[in-house]
Amino acid sequence: MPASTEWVLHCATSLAQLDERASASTNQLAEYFDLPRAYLAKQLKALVKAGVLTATTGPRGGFRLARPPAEISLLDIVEAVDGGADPYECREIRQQGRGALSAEACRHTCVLAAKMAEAHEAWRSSLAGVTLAEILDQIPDWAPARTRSILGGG
Amino acid sequence: MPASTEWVLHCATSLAQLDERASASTNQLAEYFDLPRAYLAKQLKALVKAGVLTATTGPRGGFRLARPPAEISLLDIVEAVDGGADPYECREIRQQGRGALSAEACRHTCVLAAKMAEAHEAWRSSLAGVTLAEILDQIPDWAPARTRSILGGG
DNA sequence: GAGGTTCTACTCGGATAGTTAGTGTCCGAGTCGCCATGG
DNA sequence: CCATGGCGACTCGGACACTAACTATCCGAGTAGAACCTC
Repeated sequence: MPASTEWVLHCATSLAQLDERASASTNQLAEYFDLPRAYLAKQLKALVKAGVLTATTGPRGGFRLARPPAEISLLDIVEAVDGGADPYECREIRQQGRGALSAEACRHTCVLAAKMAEAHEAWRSSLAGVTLAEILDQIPDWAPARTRSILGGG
Repeated sequence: MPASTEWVLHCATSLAQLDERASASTNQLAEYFDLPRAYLAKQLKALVKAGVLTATTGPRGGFRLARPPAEISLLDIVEAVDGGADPYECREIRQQGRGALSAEACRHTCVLAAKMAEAHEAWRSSLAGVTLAEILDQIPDWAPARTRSILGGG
């Protein structure tokens, strides 16, 4: 799993701590976490494309959440940058080589692939059950004010 | 996730269909699924190191299950080749940059990392609940005999 | 024909190149805010 | 003092190099079995 996943999770959490109308730019977020500016922008763009963030251009512009924190799950964020595809890709090797099965025998999906898909679904379900609002509930009370102060203040 | 994960899952399933004392070599398995021989051997070696398979050398040698199929879960196989580490690695970016938190504030683990770890644990739990014996129950009745025939017969 | 020995062929194991995805970087197009200017 | 036009700086967005992991491959050490020779 890419390291950028952690970046966007923290960035989204930080954006969730801002005021309703406020936004943070790539530069602000990159300096806040000491991350490569341009590459971070690439990831944030993916979040915009996925509908998790909205981007405003020009001075005082930047990114903000597209929906209330209660309506954004960790799964939305992770899959926005990771693609949302099951990491286990069934390449149907059961149809290759000396032991190749007939097309008839492969009408139902591979049992192993099904079990792997179930596990992936369990993972997705776990992340889908956690929203940014719940994350905000679990951070210290003084954190939001501090985040706003440091992100906003040059 | 590496493509070799699918290889070892299918190989382990095939080995589970053999007789108690029988074994299959890298060559046999590679030809059975039309896979690169040497690279497959690398993965099988990892399974041996993890204690899932046992290897016997010399003619008529090869690999066999180290335990009964009922005692080998898909998780055992996957983690043997994948390393078993959580794909999400918390690099503690909250302690970097302008917004770096004090060491005091980071005494408890990052909430985001905890949630990601929970999801990973859900994934592991799902795979740990599926054994090779259950997989064998779900494949057609004629499959084991066919596998033995093709794997054994040159 | 039986036993011992040699020999071969087959097995796994570690060290070595090639390829793709992830990582990092740069520059360009567009837009909002600020400042100077004129009324 | 207020409205307006221009300017500048900051923003996001896409196109171009670099690194690490996965993929693929080769060759060597060791061993079980078979064949052969001897008795």
